[in-house]
Amino acid sequence: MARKAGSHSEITGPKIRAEAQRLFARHGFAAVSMRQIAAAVGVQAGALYLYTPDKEALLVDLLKTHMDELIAAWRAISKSNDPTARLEEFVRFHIRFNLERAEAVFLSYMELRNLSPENFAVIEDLRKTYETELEAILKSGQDAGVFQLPDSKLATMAIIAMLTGVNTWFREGGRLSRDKVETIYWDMVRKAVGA
Amino acid sequence: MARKAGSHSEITGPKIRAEAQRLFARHGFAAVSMRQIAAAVGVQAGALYLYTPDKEALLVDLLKTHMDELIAAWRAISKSNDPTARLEEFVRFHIRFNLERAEAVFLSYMELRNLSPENFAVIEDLRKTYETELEAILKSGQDAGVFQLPDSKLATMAIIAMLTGVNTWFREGGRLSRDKVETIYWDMVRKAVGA
DNA sequence: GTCTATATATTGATAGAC
DNA sequence: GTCTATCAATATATAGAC
Repeated sequence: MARKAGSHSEITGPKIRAEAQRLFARHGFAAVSMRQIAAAVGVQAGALYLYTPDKEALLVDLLKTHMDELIAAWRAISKSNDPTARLEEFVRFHIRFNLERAEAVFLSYMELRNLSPENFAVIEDLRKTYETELEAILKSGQDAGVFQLPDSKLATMAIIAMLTGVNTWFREGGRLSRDKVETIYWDMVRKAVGA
Repeated sequence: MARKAGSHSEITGPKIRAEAQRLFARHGFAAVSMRQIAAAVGVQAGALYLYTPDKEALLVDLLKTHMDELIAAWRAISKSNDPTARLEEFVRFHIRFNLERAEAVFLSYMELRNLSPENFAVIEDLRKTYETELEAILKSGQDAGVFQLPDSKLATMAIIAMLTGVNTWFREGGRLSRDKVETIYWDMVRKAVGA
């Protein structure tokens, strides 16, 4: 028999974040009610407030966790010293990681508007940190003379936008495997930076 | 003296669309109330329903108008027969047009979730039509042997994502003029497609 | 830790006066 | 064509029982 009450803090907390992320990504932060999240989790709305002070804090937690994990995962993977090899690592990493966390990526790009200025600044700072990782690769390649690109800042923005765009159309089981997509995008990026 | 009532259908209609677009882009469709739109226009909420059957129809009207104008503007500008010249036209057009209509572009990418399936299909179809214009350029360049690219479909998505990304960071009066940005992006696109 | 019940506010949309 | 007034639904968040 399912019990209607009890202690499940170790289960309910993560479940709330997972369901909130799913619903926010699907319908938008403002369009999702705390009751909807609670229903998806299997608790009553009031119970959510044991885990988050309010709705925005729930969103901030999701965005910050995602950005922290993105940066940590990249730094754990980045190994090569050669600029071209590092750039290929970045391209493949970004596509793969973002496809694995499509909902969180979507939120990170779409729901910044719903943050207070303080929270917005925190997330923006993390985003900038990640971008700087790519820019450093491009600059090192420029300095080494192995990349020919007109502007490392614009190339950074162009490459990240291009790679993140994969999330808008890629479907598992489609015409191309994820690995093949990575290879094709790497080909375009490599040419674009003149490597 | 400002009058409180009267007939202004020719002014109020466009004003409603303009303010709705501004507010939807800034706060998100679901986060904006009909009362907020009415207040921005300078009428009462009830008056809005003389111009739109409901809130979603207001959004659809904005999205459809934007996509129609985007496609029409491109077709009016596209002149060259040479694939490379046409691709440069596309790159410059896309950046310029999207920067001029940043709010509408933002809505077109962010608020599709809030549409009914029927309305979603209409907008998606227009988006696909626009993408096909670029893909046709890339294919003609492939066929003519002047572009070297591994996959015209992926290149289409990559280029559009890259170009649209300019909207997320470009600020008038910043380090680079819009024209300079166009030139730098064209350089990267040209290289990426192997032209 | 979760429930039920509720306070307080706000929403989209409509009716009828002017 | 716009206003005021209002309905019915829904929102976030809290209080207190268990």
